[in-house]
Amino acid sequence: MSETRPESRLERKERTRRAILDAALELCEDSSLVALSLRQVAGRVGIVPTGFYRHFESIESLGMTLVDESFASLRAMLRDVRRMDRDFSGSFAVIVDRSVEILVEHVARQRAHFAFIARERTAGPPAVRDAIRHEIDLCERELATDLARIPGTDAWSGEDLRILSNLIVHAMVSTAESLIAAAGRPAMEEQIAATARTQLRMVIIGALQWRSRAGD
Amino acid sequence: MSETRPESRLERKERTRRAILDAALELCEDSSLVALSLRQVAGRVGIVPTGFYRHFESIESLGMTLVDESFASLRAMLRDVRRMDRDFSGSFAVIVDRSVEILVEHVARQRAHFAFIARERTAGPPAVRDAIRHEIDLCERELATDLARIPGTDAWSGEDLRILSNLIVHAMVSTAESLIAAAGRPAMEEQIAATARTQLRMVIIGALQWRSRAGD
DNA sequence: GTCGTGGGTGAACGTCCGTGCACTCAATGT
DNA sequence: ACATTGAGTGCACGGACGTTCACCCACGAC
Repeated sequence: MSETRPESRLERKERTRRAILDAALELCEDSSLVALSLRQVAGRVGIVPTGFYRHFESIESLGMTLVDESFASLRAMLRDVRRMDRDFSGSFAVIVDRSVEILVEHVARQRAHFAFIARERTAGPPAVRDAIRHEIDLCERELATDLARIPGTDAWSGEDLRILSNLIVHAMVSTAESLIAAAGRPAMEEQIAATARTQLRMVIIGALQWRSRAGD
Repeated sequence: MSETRPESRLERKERTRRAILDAALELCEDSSLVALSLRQVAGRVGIVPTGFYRHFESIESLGMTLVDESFASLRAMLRDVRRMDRDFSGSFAVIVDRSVEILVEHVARQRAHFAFIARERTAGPPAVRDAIRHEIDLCERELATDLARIPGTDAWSGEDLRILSNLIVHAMVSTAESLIAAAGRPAMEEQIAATARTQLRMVIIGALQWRSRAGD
């Protein structure tokens, strides 16, 4: 027989809280936070509607928590990319291939979180939208400092770096969206990954040529 | 005094229909179609809720109409770009500058339509999402055939063209989103436009170098 | 001049919504 | 052993929702 530990009060509360967050993430998958009701979430979790208030003061504040959690996933991914970056520090081609591979992996494993970001970025409550926009901004800045560190990029100005990071981040956001839409069909996923690899290479080659021929 | 024409029955109906479409476009601006209620729309227009059904059978079918209208705007823009393209057929730099200028203009003039596409693309009802995705797909294909026509691009394979078009279209979608977020502050708009110009140039330079150094 | 069509009305329905409030009762701190 | 706390309950409310139906009555065809 399974030896069931008594489970403390705090543990119990945390378990319900998690259940609420998971239920919300799942329920708004085919609409949006702004169309999600407290009663739906409570119903899915198996508590009475008013019980919701023991954990969050509104759907919107729940949304803010989901933003935090989703970007925690995303930052974990970026950490992986950066680590690989340091270890291999090989040619651009290798960096690109591994980076895209890591993106595909993480999107597959954290589909719900990435979908949440992609969706609420444009459709969430204003506070949620702003929070996501700000986080993506931070990602761009981090990428810019990473790019500045790799050799052979001395010619880029700070402004060039910002512009390049913006382009790359948005291309990766688009790639993530496509991967989510592909919904696990492996052939389509590989096609999207291949597209992303080529795009990244094109962009990097273009950026490297950029300074040496700024005019036409 | 203003000579008020009697206004025929059909005209009257069309006027109400327009009012409904405009009201819906405006009302869902800070949420999404999926959070828009028939009663809100009717209230804003100044008709009774049931009157809505004389014009649309549901909010979703209204949404499909808005998709059509929004892409009519967008196609008008693409026509402008293409026309300029033929007339000038100058250097890439000129084409890029004019293209971005046209984008900025159209987003400013049709803010609501572009915002609608950007938002409902990821957050709308499934049917609306699919319709938008399909239309953007068509835009990519059109851009690919346009790119194939300009001289100096013979080295690109069909696949390269598809990948490049995808990259450019998504970069322009991101630019449009930023322009919308800038909400009419001219300094910020100019900054975004400058970023978009540089990104387009980088991408094109990269793509032109692409075939001649396919490896690392 | 008569009459049918159809855009718009107004009341009513059942359902879901967020929220307030008084309650229970097991885990906890003393 | 006892008192406290707080996660979860149950009920009730007022309001917004989509949709139904029977009803107007001006326009336009005849």
